[in-house]
Amino acid sequence: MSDTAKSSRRAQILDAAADLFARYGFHGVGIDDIGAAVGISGPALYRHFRSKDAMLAEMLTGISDKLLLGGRGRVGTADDPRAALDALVRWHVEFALTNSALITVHMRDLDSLAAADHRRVRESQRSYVEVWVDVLRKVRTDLDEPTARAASHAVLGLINSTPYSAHLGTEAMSDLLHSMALNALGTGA
Amino acid sequence: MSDTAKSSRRAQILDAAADLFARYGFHGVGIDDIGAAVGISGPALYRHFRSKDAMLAEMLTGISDKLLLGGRGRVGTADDPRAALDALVRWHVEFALTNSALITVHMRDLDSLAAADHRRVRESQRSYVEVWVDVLRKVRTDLDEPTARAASHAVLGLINSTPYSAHLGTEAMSDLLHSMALNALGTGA
DNA sequence: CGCCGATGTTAACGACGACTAACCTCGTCG
DNA sequence: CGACGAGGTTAGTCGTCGTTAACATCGGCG
Repeated sequence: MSDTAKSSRRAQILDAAADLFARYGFHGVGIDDIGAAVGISGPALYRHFRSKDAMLAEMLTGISDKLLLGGRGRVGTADDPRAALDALVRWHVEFALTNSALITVHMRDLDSLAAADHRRVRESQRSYVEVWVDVLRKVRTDLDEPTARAASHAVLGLINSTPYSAHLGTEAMSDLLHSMALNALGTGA
Repeated sequence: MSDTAKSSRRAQILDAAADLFARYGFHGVGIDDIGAAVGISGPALYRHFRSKDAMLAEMLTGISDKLLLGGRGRVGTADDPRAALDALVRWHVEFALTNSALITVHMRDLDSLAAADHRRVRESQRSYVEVWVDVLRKVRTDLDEPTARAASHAVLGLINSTPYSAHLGTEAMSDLLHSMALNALGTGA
């Protein structure tokens, strides 16, 4: 809680901003809207962030780093490639269901980032896909690298569709996406 | 060519705008940029469109209507449900590969539309998904409707991932997406 | 030949939105 | 107890951008 106690405001603001960005798009949300969402008004945000772009940058670098880290973690603690792939799918499904707003923002407004941050996020993202490609090719040794990469992208697209479809209940949705993803990858039951 | 001859400018502008919107987002593209992309400059566009929003509206209503129409057509001329689902997948894959810029814009900037157009596009889109749901439930009679809808969204997300992944060559990509989609739906080979 | 409508051009306008300035208010700490 | 810094407030400022105005060009048709 020490972190939360100290920087609760920042986190609270980022959460609210993420929701707004997801709903209306980065450019569709004003600084005043974000302020209003946390009960302060407009320019007060500049006590916490250097700029509106800085909010987006922190939001997206945060999410992509977390995704990469989690993915590597799941793969690292798996016994064999098949289990690793299963864990990876599970991880991403859980992540997408938990952070659908951030997923949306990530897909939609990444290009609004300044060059430097843009590169950082893309790099993180690229590495994450690489994790998928490596694991996938250990399970599906028949796939060449470009095909494995395209297949990985496709499965991530499948799982990331969550925000558009929503509601079956988290449990059912999670199971559905999990099995669809594995079937798509040709490693189903 | 008669259509092209008459309204070539409009079409040309919409094409260029679609590319720009896909790359930088609707709000990230200026009227001057669009003009420059077709060799005229800025306000000349108003000789062809009432407003910038009108371009987006025409672009998105066009694409969603075309998608719905094509989908219904493919389903209508299929012999049995299984063939219909196969045709639907083939249709959407072909469409996504051919119009990746429009797909991107559609997913990203739909919310920038004015209420009326927004509703029109959403309605078209909803009907299209309904086509998928109906066909899918005829093949997979074990699925209830909400599950079939979620599964349809997921597969559309899989196929629409094209713009992010790109290049295997159209042929290979098309085959890959086709088989992944069918496997995800549990109707694979 | 001369008009006119289609299509462009550049210059201005107006709104909106990110950001800054100047000022307030406390809780804390020397 | 007085000062100061963290965090807010409201009132500008300034740039950007969609849109409009006023003016050119020119191909076709009476």
